[in-house]
Amino acid sequence: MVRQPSWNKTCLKKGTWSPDEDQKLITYIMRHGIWNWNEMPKYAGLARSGKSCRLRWMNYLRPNIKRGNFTREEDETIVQLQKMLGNRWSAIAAMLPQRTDNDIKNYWNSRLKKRVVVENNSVSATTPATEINSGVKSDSDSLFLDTLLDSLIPKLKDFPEPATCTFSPSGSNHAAVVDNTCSMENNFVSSEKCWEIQSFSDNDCCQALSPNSQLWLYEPIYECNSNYDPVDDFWDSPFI
DNA sequence: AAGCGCGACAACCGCCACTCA
DNA sequence: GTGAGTGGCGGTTGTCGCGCT
Repeated sequence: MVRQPSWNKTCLKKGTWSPDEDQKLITYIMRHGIWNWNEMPKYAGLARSGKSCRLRWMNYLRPNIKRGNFTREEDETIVQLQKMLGNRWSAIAAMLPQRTDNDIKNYWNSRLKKRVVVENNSVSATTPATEINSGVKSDSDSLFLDTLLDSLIPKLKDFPEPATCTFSPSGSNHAAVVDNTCSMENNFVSSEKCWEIQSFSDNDCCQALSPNSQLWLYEPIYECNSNYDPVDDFWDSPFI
């Protein structure tokens, strides 16, 4: 059996995302979660490819993303990790909470790479070439990596007790925002105090991720009811 | 004011691995 | 086992703003 091809690719929009498109994507994901990137744009009212939507969400729209203004410490971390891992930007991004691989890659290509080249040139005047970028991790590199990894392993105390929903999502399994102190829009605009999308189980209870939870940064946890029909929900949506 | 070059950043493309029918 | 769909990754290109001439 062959799967049906998704969404007509001939009329897909390209180029810079407009604020309206951003809002549509945010609103849709806030309501329904991420269930299928290729199908999602159709129901979200976006003439974009799934890939484009995924990229936009992952790199710019999802909560808790820090952009620009790299600190000196982050600079050093990126340089060290690039030296050890090479251009494995996703791996490097995993070591830098709130930073995306695309952001790090751009930052490296536009700034850090030049700086490193200059520094290497100045070092190479006094250091044998074989000791530069030899690909062999030094003890200090290993220690650096160990320390970094240790700092990234979440400690139990860092997570508050899971929250429990006190309201009913009207019998639906839709993702929703639990933090009643801010609107959906605010939840994204002020990412610092953001509570994440919740997934509702059958008994209308839910588990919440901590606002500090790194889990959210990599893969939000959604439940998708197999009976859920996005088409029905699309037409019922008050946001569209 | 217009044209040009450059840097920074956003977005796309192609490939690969994995999953599913 | 096979082929199509999907998601993720890294390289590359496109776009925009700014400074210089």
